[in-house]
Amino acid sequence: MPELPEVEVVRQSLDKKIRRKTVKKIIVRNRNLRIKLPKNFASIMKNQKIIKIDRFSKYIILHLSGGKFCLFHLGMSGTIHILLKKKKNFITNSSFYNTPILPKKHNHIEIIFKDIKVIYNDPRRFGFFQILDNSFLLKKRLSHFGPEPFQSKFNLNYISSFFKKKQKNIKNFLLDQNFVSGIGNIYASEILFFCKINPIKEVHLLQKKELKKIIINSRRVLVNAIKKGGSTIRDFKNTSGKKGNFQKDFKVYDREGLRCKRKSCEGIILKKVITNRSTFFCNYCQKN
DNA sequence: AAGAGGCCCTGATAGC
DNA sequence: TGCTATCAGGGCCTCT
Repeated sequence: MPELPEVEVVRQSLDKKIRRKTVKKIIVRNRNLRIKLPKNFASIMKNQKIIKIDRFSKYIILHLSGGKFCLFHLGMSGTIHILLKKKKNFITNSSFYNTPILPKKHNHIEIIFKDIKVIYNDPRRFGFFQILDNSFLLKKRLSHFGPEPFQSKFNLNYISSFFKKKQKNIKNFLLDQNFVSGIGNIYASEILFFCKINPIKEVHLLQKKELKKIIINSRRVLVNAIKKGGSTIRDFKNTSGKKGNFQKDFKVYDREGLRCKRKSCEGIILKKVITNRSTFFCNYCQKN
């Protein structure tokens, strides 16, 4: 599920529901996540007030009242479910992104507040939760990441100097979090469609004009996706509730063999595997 | 140093 | 129906 827009939508939901609330209890069912959950995770979190909920790239950061930070990532298959307490029971709050019916399996962590529960579900366990003891360590943890597309640091100078002496194709770079943070496999294809750039084009061949397009369209695609509530694909079976809507706007992703959506374009969407990730593009308007 | 490839893990789906 | 193979929204590590 989660690229930057989906994570941002989760952040917004959490911000509405748990900011200024105090953790009453933590339930840990499985510590074997991508990074092993520290043994003292529950004791650190307990009685902490959530001061602020930030996001950087695909990471969410909970600012805790004691000065520590809880950073988490949803990996490929992680979802956050928000349950509200009604009388004695917690029930699903379907008005928030990705909180339809709670799956029965893989609910690894529960963060319980007085009247609300936040549940982290993740079948593949590529996600993780970490505690950072202070802002210095938090900063250090995120220091190797490139800027988000929205940041002014993501500009023409930055991109062209980054691309010097580089051999890889542009699709690979959009996925490279050291270059730019937050773009994943879906939005990389979508962004290149708007730029009319072939995903296998080597970055040293890109013209100034094209680099500008990459900046503009990275921002445009992500902003749009956030507005639409993110994308929901391959949703859990037998669930209902609020999903993202951006998947309806996909121009190329998962559209192999279909007609290009660009007006008066005769092209067909092709799928090509680039370093093990499916990549979609129009054979006509993204020829070069 | 940059780039390719493997690996972590479960579940859905396609093909036989 | 039931097997096996393939693929999936990410990112880290190792090897060359």
